Amino acid sequence: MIDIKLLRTEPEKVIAALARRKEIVDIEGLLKLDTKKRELIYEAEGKKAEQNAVSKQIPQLKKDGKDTTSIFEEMKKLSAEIKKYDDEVREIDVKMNEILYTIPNIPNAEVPDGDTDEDNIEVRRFMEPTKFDFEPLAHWDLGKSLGILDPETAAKVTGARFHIYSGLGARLERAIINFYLDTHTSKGYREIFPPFMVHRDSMVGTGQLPKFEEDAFKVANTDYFLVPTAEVPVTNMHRDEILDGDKLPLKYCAYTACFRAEAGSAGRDTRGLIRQHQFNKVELVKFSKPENSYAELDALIADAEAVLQALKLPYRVVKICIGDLGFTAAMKYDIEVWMPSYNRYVEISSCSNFEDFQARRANIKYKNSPKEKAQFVHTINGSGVAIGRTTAAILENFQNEDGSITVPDILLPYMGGNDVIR
RNA sequence: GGAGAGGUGGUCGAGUGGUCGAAGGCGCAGCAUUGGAAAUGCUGUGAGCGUUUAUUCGCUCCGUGGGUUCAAAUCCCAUCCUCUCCUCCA
Repeated sequence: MIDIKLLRTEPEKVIAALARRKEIVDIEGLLKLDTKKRELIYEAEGKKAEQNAVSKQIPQLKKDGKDTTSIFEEMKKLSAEIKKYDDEVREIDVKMNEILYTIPNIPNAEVPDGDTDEDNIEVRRFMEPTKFDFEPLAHWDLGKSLGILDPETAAKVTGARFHIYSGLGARLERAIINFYLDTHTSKGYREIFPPFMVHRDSMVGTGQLPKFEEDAFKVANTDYFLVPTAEVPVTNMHRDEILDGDKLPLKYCAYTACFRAEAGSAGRDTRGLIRQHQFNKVELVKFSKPENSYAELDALIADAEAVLQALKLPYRVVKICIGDLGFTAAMKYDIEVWMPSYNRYVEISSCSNFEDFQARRANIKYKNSPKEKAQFVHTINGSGVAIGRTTAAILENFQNEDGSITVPDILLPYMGGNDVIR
């Protein structure tokens, strides 16, 4: 949610920022509604003040045995007028929110220009793309021949874009989850195991709704949605709260399965683990003071990178350009892992600073001392990192000529003595 | 799923139609007291919006949403959540 005050005072700034996103919003119409609303509130408040003043005198008048009939008659009229004003204000509020909730975040000025993901800027690399002295296989072929990935049976049980992991495949997925959680908790992230369903307010709070309802799975006969990311339940833990400034930054990590309808992605990445309706992810979430949020973003990216470094997976970090920047982000970096089957880097983590965009929607504030005025926190989050894509990357980057997979050293304690999957 | 009780400020808790944003306790902050501290005393202590900037005045908020009334924390309806008992169950 953008700041309506910023819209009032510097509309041209907002328009220019949104223009970078190629978003055209009827700011003028919005401001007209805002002006009208404020006029109505001003009128209503005057009448309410009158109503309150008269009401205050009534007990005394009654005590004195005065006749209040004529006063009540007038007050009845006043009451009806107030109601009319309140109704109008409510109507305008609904209209304004319809617009406000669909306006994307103001991008940070540092976000580079560009139209698509091809215009993202590479910031750094870890290792070089894996070289093979044989023809490497894709993870879906490896998974099939090893008997550890089984999309066909998943399709039989559920449908397309689901996977069954079997045997050491399931074990590997679980090992990665545990390794990630252990690593992040050792760095001060508090581990959270949240619900995998959330209600509508939470989805609105973090920005998935109302604009992207077709991307979410709604649970029939309820108002619940399957979580598209742990960001939603974890960020909303503090909805409508004023946090203690001394306790910031709050750092959380959480494993959840993630559910995405993948609307508009039909036919893309149909093979393997890359684009599924359900996938596992460990998410990192921070609540920070505004002045520290970009340092916290950098630190969060470093924490996400650390697990890939420990696994010895080649990756690069890219700074996301304006055309590829998500709806809610002010600034975003992706971590992309080397995927031999794609012969390119593939996103495995997305790390964003939302500044106060989510905090405004979810009403999350902080103050340093009791006397201070509460102000919005900044929220930062990123995958730390996606599990399914990690599994895919391990299968592909650590494959041997005979089709076996060498398990990365760091995962051995989690693999029950299996150092090779064959 | 059935029966009942309840949701009030950071917290506990009073308040069943009017002068209630709301007693009191705890907590917290400031001041006094002290060599320092404890204890004690005094004062203060929610959020948002508008206005003013003299820390002014006004409005809204007692789970949420509607209603009744001149007037609602208080009455009515719906809804969510919590607790107790029963039923069912991993």
